[in-house]
Amino acid sequence: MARIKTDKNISRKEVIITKAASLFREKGFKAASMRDLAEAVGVEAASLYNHIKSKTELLHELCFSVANRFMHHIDEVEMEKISAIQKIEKLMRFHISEMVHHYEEVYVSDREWKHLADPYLSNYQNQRRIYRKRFAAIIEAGIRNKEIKNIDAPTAVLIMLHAVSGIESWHRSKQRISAEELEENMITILVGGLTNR
Amino acid sequence: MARIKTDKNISRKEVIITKAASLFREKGFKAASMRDLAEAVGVEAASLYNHIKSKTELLHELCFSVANRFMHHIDEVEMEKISAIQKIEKLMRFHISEMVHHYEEVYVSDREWKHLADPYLSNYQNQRRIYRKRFAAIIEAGIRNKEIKNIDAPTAVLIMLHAVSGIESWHRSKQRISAEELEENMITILVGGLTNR
DNA sequence: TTTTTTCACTAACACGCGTTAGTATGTTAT
DNA sequence: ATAACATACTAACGCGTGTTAGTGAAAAAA
Repeated sequence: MARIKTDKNISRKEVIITKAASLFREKGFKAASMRDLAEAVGVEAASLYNHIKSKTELLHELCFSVANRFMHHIDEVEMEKISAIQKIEKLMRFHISEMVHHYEEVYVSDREWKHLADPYLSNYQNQRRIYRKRFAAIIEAGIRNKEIKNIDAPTAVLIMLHAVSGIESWHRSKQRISAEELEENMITILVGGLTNR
Repeated sequence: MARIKTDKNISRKEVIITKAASLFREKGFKAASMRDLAEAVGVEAASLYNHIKSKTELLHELCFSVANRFMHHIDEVEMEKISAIQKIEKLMRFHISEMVHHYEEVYVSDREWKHLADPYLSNYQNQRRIYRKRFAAIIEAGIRNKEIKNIDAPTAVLIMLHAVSGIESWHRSKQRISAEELEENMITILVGGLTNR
């Protein structure tokens, strides 16, 4: 009877969540079964329920841990005394870095949140809406003081956020360019597309 | 016994495919059941099989009809004698327009193709890969003759294509800005982000 | 060492899934 | 009117799903 192996400071629940992220990313939340997950963890399906309450709980944990990270980051960026363009660059670099280094979680929380159940669903959608509004507000401030082209700010936010999810394709065919080069290219194109010159 | 109602020149199969697109977009391919689809069409689930071979066939049809449209379009654009930037602008305007006017199909083919089964899966992935390479080749040509910033072309393609899928959010909260404004804003930011000035 | 707690096991459940068979009804062609 | 066809129905299938109950072994605490 082999237990789920854990290094210290990593609970068995966290091991399961990590494997779940990978599986949900690969197959999608609905298509990934608890028996698949059990196999990935090295245990029988029923055993998972000693550590988690339900399949959906796994999705909650993933979505909200990612959402919280982004929320805390924008809190910090908003308070800094730098130009709007610099704030946007910081936000974008954070998005890119998260997508590069926590690929599975970020991808899943971005694509699979639809399968959350209320009240988590509304909560998550709310957080997302608020985050985008705050992002748009920064862009609008930049437009007002002529740093940024006169564009529709919410549209710009859409572009920025969705462009980052293109990093998925980079992950699929890895090592063609480095993560650093990827980041610089994305910043050049995206921030360059906003800047007023 | 109420039949599936069709206007002339629209087969019952096409009606089913259209409803399927809408349903797959809303719930995802795996989460949308044939019984859901049957209800949307106004018929019992088993009756659908008088018109289609399987659930997956619906996904094939959706994915490949979209893929074919994009392939034909890039065929035309490649042959035109215009600048690289103009070609890219044409491609992007087509992507935006398709995403605006054939939202459900395009969205589904973009997000749910993973659930295709071989040989369709490999076929689809192949087409996608080829399309992106051709897109990247246009960008590279533009870089060589200094129209376009010196960036990594495949990365630029990722950004462009994924940015367009942000139109999903525009659909969700419609009428805030017009489709035309949306298109112009996207072109300004994205094509502007490539252009060498 | 003994007791308590943690955790993995087997077995099974109720349910929803995609799909098929067989049949009846409505529509179109002769 | 009658034959042929298209299309809807009901009933059911085998299968995979998420999850629960109950049991026993290993690990941790006493």
